[in-house]
Amino acid sequence: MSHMGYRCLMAVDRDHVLRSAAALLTRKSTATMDEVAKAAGISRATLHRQFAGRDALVRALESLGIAECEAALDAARLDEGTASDAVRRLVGAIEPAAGLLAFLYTENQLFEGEEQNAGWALIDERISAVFRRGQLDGEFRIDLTPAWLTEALYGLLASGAWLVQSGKGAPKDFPHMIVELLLGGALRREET
Amino acid sequence: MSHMGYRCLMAVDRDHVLRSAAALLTRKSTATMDEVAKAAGISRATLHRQFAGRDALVRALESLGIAECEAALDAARLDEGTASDAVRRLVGAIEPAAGLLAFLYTENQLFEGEEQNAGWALIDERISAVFRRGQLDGEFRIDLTPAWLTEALYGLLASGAWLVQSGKGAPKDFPHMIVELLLGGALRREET
DNA sequence: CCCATGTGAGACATCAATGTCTCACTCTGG
DNA sequence: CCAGAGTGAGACATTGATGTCTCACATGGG
Repeated sequence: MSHMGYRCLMAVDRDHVLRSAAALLTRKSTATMDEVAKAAGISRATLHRQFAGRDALVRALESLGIAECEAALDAARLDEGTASDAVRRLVGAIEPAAGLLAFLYTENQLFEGEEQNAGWALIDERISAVFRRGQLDGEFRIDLTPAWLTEALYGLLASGAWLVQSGKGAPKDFPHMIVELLLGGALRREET
Repeated sequence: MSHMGYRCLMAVDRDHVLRSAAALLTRKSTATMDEVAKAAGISRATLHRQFAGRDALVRALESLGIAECEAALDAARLDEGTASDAVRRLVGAIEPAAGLLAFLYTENQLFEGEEQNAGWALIDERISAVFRRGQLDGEFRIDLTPAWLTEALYGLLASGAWLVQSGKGAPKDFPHMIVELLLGGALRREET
C-alpha cells in the first residue's frame, strides 16, 4: 500500500517537468504535448499521467508562475527602504521567472471571459502597493497610476525576456535595462 | 472581361475585412476563421476566397500593421525637433494601431525560425534611429541601448493596449501613459 | 527471486479547425 | 428581361492535436 508518502519510485520529478515545459513554452507557446514531453525527457503517456491535459498543464504552470512571483515579492521585501530600491530588488528577484511570466502574460490575454486565477490579483495588489507607497513618499510621480506602472512592469519584463531570447540583448543587462527604464525613463537626468 | 480594374462589383471591401479581423484577433488571438468571418459579417466561404487561408490572413494583417507603422512614422516626422517631441508624435500617431501591433508582436514570437517580414527591420531601424539621435544630442541617456528602447516601446504599446482592452485604463490616457513612462520613468523630477 | 509499480511505445478513436467543393440565391449591368 | 459575377449556406474530406487504452519492459522492494 505504501501509505508512507507518494513517491515510492521515481515519480518522474513533477517539478522538472514543469520547468522544462515552462522553458519550452516560453520559446514556442504553441508547442505540442508531444514536444513538451520530449523536452522533459519523458513520454507523452507519462506526461498525461501527471497532467490530465494541456489545460491542466497550463494551470500548473500558472500556479508555478504565481508561486515564483510571490517568492520574489517576499524576497524583495517591498516595504523596506525606498520604493525605488524595493522595485530594484523586485526586478532582480523576478528576473529568473521572466520567461515564464511572459508566456503566462500573453496566455492570459485569451482567457478574457473565464475567471482567471485569483493569485494574480494579489500579486497585482502587492506590486501596485509599492508604486503607491513611492507616490505617497513623494518619490514617484503621481500622474502615472500604480495600475499602469504595474502593467508596464509586466510588459517590460516580457519585452526584456524576448529581447534576450532573440539574442538581441545580454541576459546580464536584463535587470538594469528594465529597472532603469521603468524608474528613470529614457531622458537624461541633470541631477544625480 | 472587365479589364478596367478589378472591383466590378462589391469585392466585399477587403480592407473592412482586415480591420474586423484585426479588432477580433487583438482580443482573441486564437479566433477561428469562422469567427473572423462572422466578425466581418461575411461567410467563411467568402473569407476564404479573399485570403487563401489563415496564414494568408495573418500575413495580410502583418502587411497592414507594417503599413500603418510606416504611415505613423512618416506622420511623426521623427527627424524634426527634439527627439522627445518626435517620440511623443510617434506614440500619438501609432496609438490607433496599438491593438494590431500587440497581436502581431506576440504572434511573431512563435515565428522564431521562419524568416519574418523584412518590413519590421526597417521600422525597427527608423525607431532606433530617433533614440540614437536623442542620445547623440545629449537628450537621452546612453546606458539604455536604442534596440532596448525600441523593444520597450513595443512592449509598452502592447501593455497599454491590453490595459485599455481590459477596461483598467482609459483610452484617452493611452499616449500620455506610454510616452511619460518611456521618456521620464516613474521617478519624480526635481527639475522641470 | 518474484511481484508490483511506473514507464515507454504505440495503436486507436475523437474532435476541432481547415480547406475544398457544390448549389441556390441575389444582385447589377447591359 | 437575362446573363454573369459574387455571395451564403452547407456538405465533405483532411489534417493535426488530443485523450484513452493496451502491452511489454525495467526497476526496486519484500
